[in-house]
Order: sequence, then structure tokens, then C-alpha cells
Amino acid sequence: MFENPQCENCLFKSHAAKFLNIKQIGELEQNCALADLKKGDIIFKQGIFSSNIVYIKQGIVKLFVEGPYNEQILKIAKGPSYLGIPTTLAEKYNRYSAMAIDNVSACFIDVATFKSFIQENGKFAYEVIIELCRNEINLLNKCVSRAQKNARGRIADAILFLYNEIFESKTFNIPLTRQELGNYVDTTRESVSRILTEFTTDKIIDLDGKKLTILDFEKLKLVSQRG
DNA sequence: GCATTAACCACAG
DNA sequence: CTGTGGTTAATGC
Repeated sequence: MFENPQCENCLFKSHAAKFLNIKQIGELEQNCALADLKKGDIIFKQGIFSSNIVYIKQGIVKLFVEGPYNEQILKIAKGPSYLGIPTTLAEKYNRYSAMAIDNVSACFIDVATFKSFIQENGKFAYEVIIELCRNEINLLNKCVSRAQKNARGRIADAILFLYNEIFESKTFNIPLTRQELGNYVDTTRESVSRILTEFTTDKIIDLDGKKLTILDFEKLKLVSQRG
């Protein structure tokens, strides 16, 4: 009833997987399972043993940790993207959780198989490293944003991030509640609400519930820098 | 002092 | 789940 996935001709094949040879593709097909997830589905959970690397083919996910008071959103990501490489390769128990915040199509890859590709196939490994590097640079930028910008600047950054990295369109539905957006940019849901209405009255954005349109891109970038 | 910023609380859709 | 108003604390002229 469950067939092995067809990795060779996958429409969402990762950059790294393009370098796998026939034998390795065969191993991947044997050791990987597909899942279609809905908004709100947990992909993996903090504190729980995990033996899979997840590859998101399509869809949007959030990575978060359960902090002492709130859930802290570490990252919003969309497919195609690997998920959980740091926490699965370096740790026994997951250090953070991942949840689908949209419909997601994901592959769960056996970690031993994934490790063997890294050890046997330099080009595959290189592509994986590049993805990890990009993630790290993004996190560094977020550190600076968090430490040195005020709430307006951080929310402007979040809007720019959603535009640049996730939707690539000036109109999109914010995939998070105000509370989650607050947890993402280190502020409260009240401040998010207030600042978004400020941006609306300043004609920087247009807002209708979750539907956001960037009206004044230059001004938004200015707010990102100066708050 | 005075202004700004943002968290916390409460209440209403 | 959101938006808004009041209050309060911290910080910087």
C-alpha cells in the first residue's frame, strides 16, 4: 500500500540530491518515507529522540523552542529545504521542534542513510554544508536585528524576510498569528498589533487581517534600519 | 524633569 | 485571536 518514493525523478529534488549516483538514489528510495502534513502538524518535537532528517519539498514550517515563558520561534522556512540536520546529527534528542504552518509535503530520511551520503559523496556533502552556512548567516543577521533594533525595526525586518525569502510577492497572507509574530521578533502580541497599525497609517503597508501588502518598500527598508 | 519605548493588564469584539 | 487604552518602568537627553 505504501510505495517507495521515486527520488530520481522527484520534481522537488534538492540541490544536494542531484549529485547522488544511481546506487545512492536507490538507497534513498528504500530509506525515505513521504508524508503530507497539514497546518499545525508537528514534524518533530523538542526533547524527543529522532532518527530522521526531514526534507521539506513544499510548504512553510516554523522551528521553535519551548522557552521558560513562551515558545520562541527560531526560524520560518519553506521548501525546498532540509530540516533538523543540526539537531539530528549532533544531538540524540531534538533541541527544537518543527511544525507545518501551511500544507507541507515532506520526506523523512533515515539518518544513517543520510550520513553515509555525506561520507561517501563530497558533492552532496558540499551542498548540505552550503545550506547550513546560509542558515548560520541568517541566524547571525537575526542576532544583530534582535540586539540592536527596536520593535518597529524588527517587525519591518520580519516583513522584509517574508517578502524576500518566503513569498517573493508584495502581497501575502502572514502565516503566523500576532502572538507567533511576537515570539518570532521578540516582542508582545500587543506591540505587534500596534506597530502593524502604525505601518498601515503611515502607508507603508496595507493590512486586512492576515493579508499584508507592502506599499512603500523603500520606507520599509528605512524603518528596518532606523526603527 | 520630560519624552520615548515597550511590557503588562484589562476589556471588547 | 485581535485591537486598543491605561499604566508603569527603564532609559536617555
